[in-house]
Order: sequence, then structure tokens, then C-alpha cells
Amino acid sequence: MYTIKEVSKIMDVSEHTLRFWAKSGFFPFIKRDANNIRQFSDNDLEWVKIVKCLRSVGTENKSIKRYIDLCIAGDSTIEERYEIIRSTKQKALSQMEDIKKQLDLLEFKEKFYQNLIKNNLEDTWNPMKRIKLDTEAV
Amino acid sequence: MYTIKEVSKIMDVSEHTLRFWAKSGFFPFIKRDANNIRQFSDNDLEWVKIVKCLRSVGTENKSIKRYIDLCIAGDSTIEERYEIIRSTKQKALSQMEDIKKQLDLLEFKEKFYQNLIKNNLEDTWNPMKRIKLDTEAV
DNA sequence: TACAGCCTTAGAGTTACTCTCAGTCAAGAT
DNA sequence: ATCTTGACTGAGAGTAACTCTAAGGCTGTA
Repeated sequence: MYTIKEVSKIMDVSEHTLRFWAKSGFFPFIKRDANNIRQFSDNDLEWVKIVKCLRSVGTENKSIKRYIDLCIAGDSTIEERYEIIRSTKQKALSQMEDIKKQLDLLEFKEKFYQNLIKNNLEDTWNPMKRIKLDTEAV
Repeated sequence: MYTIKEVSKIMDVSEHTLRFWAKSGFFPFIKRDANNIRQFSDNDLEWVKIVKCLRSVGTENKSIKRYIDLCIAGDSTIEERYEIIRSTKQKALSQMEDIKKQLDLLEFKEKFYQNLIKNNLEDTWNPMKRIKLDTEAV
């Protein structure tokens, strides 16, 4: 059993956010002790994990709540849950593709600046060697 | 030369957002025609592209403005711009890693639901075959 | 008795849009 | 000559998902 502080450290989610998510109905199974303090079980950590996963792919909290509610509802919702997971996976894959493209651009810029720095150093004695690319400001 | 509507389509950014970004000082080079209408050049599209790139990796608008201002300032800011690009690239790489991890979880869940669906269909005549994983709700 | 750690509700602040007016202007079609 | 379209502006409300502070309360330990 873990306190909210421990869960915050283990899962790298702020206590604020964990309480916010709890209030949003994302963790319906968390037990409380005699003093009303949340006691996260290992299984509860799995719920934090899936919520984190859905959030990190940009799933809205409303849709996360929907998924949780479907889980609670039981076996009759399995197909809908399966579809949610599948479409989330597709979303994650297209995000991967997007980040790859952005990485290409960033690597191009990185090399561009590396060359620029090299040339500028040479400029110390040869000011004619400057190169500019059209995408860069004067 | 492109109108804002065309740029919106080409770059897949809403006109609202383009004007918002323009007002934020992200496109200092856009020319206007006699009627004050923005005329995006191909070079301006490159600026939209880098802004999109920085945003998609989660760079704050404040930092994007900083980068643009450094570009305007000229050669003396090349090293700082290089560092920004490098750290942004690192950020993108760690986001890739994160998405990969989330994909692992989503694929695990996907298979889990596939099995569940298979077993539930068999349950039609054999109700004893049900399997549940502890991470799933009743 | 002080303090740390947990709890609650309420509410303000933040970021980056997102959208809706309301009003202006100019070019082209009817 | 008027109407429609597409662009512009500024103001301002709304949104999501936090993020943080404040105020107050309980409990177990030093």
C-alpha cells in the first residue's frame, strides 16, 4: 500500500494531479484507511499507469472517464474498450510519425547551425565565407 | 504568395491560430498588400513550419518568441539558437521514448482484449472459460 | 504541544488556443 | 448599385487540464 506522496514519486505525477484525477473518477477502487487516507494498492498503480498513458497520447479526460466507466460496467463493454484501445494505439502511432518528422527538421537545423558556427569561426580571418539559408533571418 | 486561408490548408493550422501566432510575433517577415492583407511567401511557410515543430514538442510560446527574436538579432545569437535546437531535439527524442513505452502498454491491452473477446465468444457454450487480469475491473 | 502528513472545498491563475461578435475595407459578380 | 466573399481589426468570453494557494480539520509521533 502506498500513500499519495509515494505514488506521486513512483509514477512521476504530482499529488495535485493525482487528487484531481481521483476527483474526476479515474480511480474508483482506491481504499481509504480509518483516517480517510488514500491507500493505493499495486493494482491502483496500474490504473494510474493507464490514465497516464491515455493522457500522454492526448486523450481528453472526458474520454478517459468513459473508458474507466466501461471497465467498471463489466464484460458487456469489452468490445467498446477494445476499440478505444485500438484507436488510441493508432493515435500514438501517428504521433510517433509526427515526432519523427519534427526530428528530421530539428536535425537539419542542428547541422545548419553547426556549419554556421564553423564558418563564423573561420570568418575571424575570412569574412567572405558566410553562408545563409533562406529559412534563416538576417 | 499565399493567403492565410491557403496557408491554413497547406500547413494544417487554423486561421485563428495563424493570426494568434502572428500577433505573438512569430512571423515578423510577412508582407502585406495594399489592402493590408497578409501575403505569406514560401519562406514564411518555413517559419510556420519551425513554429509548428517547436509547438508540437511542447515548447512554450514565450520560448518560441525568444527563438524568433534571436533569429532576427543576427549572427551573434547563433550559438544560443543552436543550443535551443539541440535541447529541443533532446526533448523530442525523450518524447519518442515515452510514446514507445505507451505503445507497449497499449499493445499489451490490445492483446488482452483480443483474448477476452475470444474467450467470451467461447463462453456462449462454456461459461467456465472466463479469464480476468488483475488490472481490469470486474 | 508542536509538527508533519494526510484530508477537504473553494477559488484564483495559467497556457494556448478557440470561437464569437462587431465593425471595416476592397474586389468581383449580378 | 448592391451583394457576397474574403480579408482585416480589437475585444472579450469560453475551454481543458492542470497548478497552486488558502483555510480549515484530523491524527500520530517526537
